[in-house]
Amino acid sequence: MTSAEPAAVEAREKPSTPRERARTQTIADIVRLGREHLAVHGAAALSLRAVARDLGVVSSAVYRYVENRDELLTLLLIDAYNQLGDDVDEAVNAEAEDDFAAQFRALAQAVRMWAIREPASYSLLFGSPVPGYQAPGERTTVPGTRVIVRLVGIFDAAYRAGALNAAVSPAVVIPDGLAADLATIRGEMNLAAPDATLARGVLVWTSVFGAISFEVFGQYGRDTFAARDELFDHQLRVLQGVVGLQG
Amino acid sequence: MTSAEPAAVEAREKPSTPRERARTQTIADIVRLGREHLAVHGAAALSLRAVARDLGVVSSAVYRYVENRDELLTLLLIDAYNQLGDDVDEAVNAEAEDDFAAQFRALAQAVRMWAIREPASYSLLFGSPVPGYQAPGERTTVPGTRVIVRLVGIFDAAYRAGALNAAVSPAVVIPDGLAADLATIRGEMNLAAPDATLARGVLVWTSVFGAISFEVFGQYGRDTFAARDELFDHQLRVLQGVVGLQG
DNA sequence: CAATGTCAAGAGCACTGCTCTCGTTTGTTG
DNA sequence: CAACAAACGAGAGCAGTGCTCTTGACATTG
Repeated sequence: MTSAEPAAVEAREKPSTPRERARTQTIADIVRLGREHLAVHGAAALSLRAVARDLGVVSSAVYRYVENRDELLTLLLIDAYNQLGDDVDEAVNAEAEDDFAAQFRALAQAVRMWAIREPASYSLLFGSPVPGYQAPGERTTVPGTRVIVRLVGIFDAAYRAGALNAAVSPAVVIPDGLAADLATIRGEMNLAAPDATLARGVLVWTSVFGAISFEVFGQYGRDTFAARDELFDHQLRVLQGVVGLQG
Repeated sequence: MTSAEPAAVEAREKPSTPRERARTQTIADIVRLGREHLAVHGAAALSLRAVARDLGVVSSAVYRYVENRDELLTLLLIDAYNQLGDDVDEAVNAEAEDDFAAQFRALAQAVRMWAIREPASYSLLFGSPVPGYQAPGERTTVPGTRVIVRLVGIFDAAYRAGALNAAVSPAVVIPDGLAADLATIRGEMNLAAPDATLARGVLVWTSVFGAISFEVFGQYGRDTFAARDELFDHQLRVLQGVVGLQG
């Protein structure tokens, strides 16, 4: 947040006037209250007026600090992305540096734990888009890609370390168009892994979020699966086999 | 509402009075307009008043036909589930009866095509839950499980026909709790496939929807993947390998 | 001390879901 | 056929929403 980036909570190095400090504090309060409302009522029901009430202020006063409802949504979006990213980083860093399978599982488990803890935030980030709201890419892309960047990093490091089983079950041809996309990604992210690994990495990525979304969004029946921890762990173990991660 | 059951579009065998026919037609119109509004503005922005305007009627009149907004949402939910189910059935039935891999891919492609064509409906069914709205299970469960029932049917038929490669890559242990859940499912759905197959089937199920959701919800960057058809087809081919479907 | 800028408050507009009442239309029945 | 009850559309109204604009109070700064 302190960096030069046009961050949500703005520049912290300039608490020059007490007025500015008060303003920064008020914005932080609004985000905090917004997060609480989000958790209780969901994104679509996020109400500026309600936040204002909780803040003990009339509704119009909030507009001094937050341009409009979408702006608050953006602040909450960035906030949530960073919470998730922090959780993931912490979980992955706790694993042995050369145990890539464990790192993968730690990442996925961290995402799932966070999603279960903060279902409304998870919905905001990975659920159906809020109608009429378009996230400003220039502010959300960086925090929004932390998890996938980290995941790809694990896979690529595993590949470089020779920890990936190249002969993953049935070889599937990669068509030209997809290969071109993967080549672009490889260039942009400075990766070493071959097409087959990258493609399967994408599948694993979407599959992890698919499994979590099913759970958080209640797509499994109410009582179809009692042993959800075991189910998810099992899915991770199968998925790590899909990319050829052993362990 | 005249019939005993609170059915969505009520009994069609009783167009006794012209009044009832008019009523049925009006409800159908409301659902049709609702679907259009859904497609354009999204579920959370679905407005009974707007539907009333399009119907050329004052807002309160709509309440003669639809109990409230949630009721309309339920009607749209069931409608969408059945549209999707019909599409899927048609696509799967077009494949050779013994080509289970093709049936699986046809099912998944049908879901994806429908999702891309009707992103708002897809969001309603598989996206973040609409805040404050709880689908009435007794009315939505049957249409809502058509796709998964069909998918499981394909996998189980393949197993019974000996078309499943039992030695799927690395064997993963199934813990007791998960095995119990799977046993229940096997009993309820009268399946033959063993735990490993069922568990992997669940993973494939969530993975397919995960991939589609990523695409529909815009989780891939704007231009990360140009060859999305190829990407999805590739994912399906890898996934069919995960359950041991050859072809 | 005075000018400047920031702030909260309140009124107001257009929209939402939903309820209630009031006449009118419509179909059924005595 | 006439009377009656059910169904219906219209309209007013309540409480809520996002958002804008004006007004007056206050603090900071030159």
